[in-house]
Amino acid sequence: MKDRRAKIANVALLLFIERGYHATSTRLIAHEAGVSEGLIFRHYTNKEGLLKDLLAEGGQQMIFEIAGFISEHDPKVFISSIIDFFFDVSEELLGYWRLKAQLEWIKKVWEPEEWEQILRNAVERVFRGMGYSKYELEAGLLLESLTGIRYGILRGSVEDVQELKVLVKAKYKVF
Amino acid sequence: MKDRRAKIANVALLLFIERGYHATSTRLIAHEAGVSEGLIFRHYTNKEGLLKDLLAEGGQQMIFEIAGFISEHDPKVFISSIIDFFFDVSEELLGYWRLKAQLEWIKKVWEPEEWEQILRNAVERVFRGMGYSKYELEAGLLLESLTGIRYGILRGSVEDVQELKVLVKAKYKVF
DNA sequence: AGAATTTGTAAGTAATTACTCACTTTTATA
DNA sequence: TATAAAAGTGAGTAATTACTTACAAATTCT
Repeated sequence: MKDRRAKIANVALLLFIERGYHATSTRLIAHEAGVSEGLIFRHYTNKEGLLKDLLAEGGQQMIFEIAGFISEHDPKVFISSIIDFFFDVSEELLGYWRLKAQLEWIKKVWEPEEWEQILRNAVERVFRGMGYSKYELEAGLLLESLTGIRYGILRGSVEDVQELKVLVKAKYKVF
Repeated sequence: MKDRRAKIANVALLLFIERGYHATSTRLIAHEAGVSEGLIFRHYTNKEGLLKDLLAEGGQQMIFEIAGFISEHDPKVFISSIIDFFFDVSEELLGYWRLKAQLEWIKKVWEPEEWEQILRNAVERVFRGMGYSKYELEAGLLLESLTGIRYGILRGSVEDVQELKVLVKAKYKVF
């Protein structure tokens, strides 16, 4: 591999997921990436900087994916899209989701991402537009449920992902 | 406090949640608990033993709570109970849930708990009894959704927990 | 009360940690 | 091609890590 910086990032992501961020030493990352430990600190200010970089990259990709349907005005299309968004976790974002899931629960490390609030606002807007009196509640239910399902997919506890997606879409009468 | 072992366990749980298991040193635990570091290793074989003990204690409590409705034969009562189980997170189990949520994503540390499989089997049985053709899928949907909602509650992103519970029960036509 | 066991401590230890620095090699630029 | 900048290295370092051990105090048992 030519781009050692990218190599470091890829390896670090895999190791963070497998062993946990704090349990992964820069020494191990360097060894697994086949570079010297010092090189990590050439490219990133420190270990936390490397972590933040990984999260930021995933977050950017996230915003890009959300942008594709956030302005959708047809409620049925919007809801169908957001269900797709949670179910069809792209291969390259799997790592990001797993890392995020792991860090979300450590208060000292995690700060909520902005795209999550953007998403929530959009869902509330759509449900309100559909005439739901308790649109905030309905939005919350959809988002927390979909989050749970995505966790299940990442964890491997959902056997047939596509079949479950069809079921969820049917419940919301969208396709 | 008299019981120093319990004091160590309580403090360790809080610190693991706040800072993450690997980022919490035994030195800090001892300091915060007001005991010597050596005492931790009198009561627990090692740091991992302390962690396992915390998880085991929570797991036992879990099984106890589940036992209260697992044999319920009335589907409506069963579903209502399991919804309560996920929504009404008891104060003393909050820590366990948060610790579990954090560790679940680190492959090297976590091994699935048996009570989760027991719960899944029970839900599938009930849905089958209700005549659902795709009872596995329905069971999966309910469990992943409820898990997501419980995560939301722990994370503080569910504003009105009781109101949401009412909504979910209404969707399943149970009360 | 006296012996035995448990509970507790303080001062270690070897290993590992994130990170630095003086230096060499590669790449880009003029 | 000569020069500057960037990429890469390897041997450090001080601090922190989980854990041990020799010993003292408290508790339980007979």
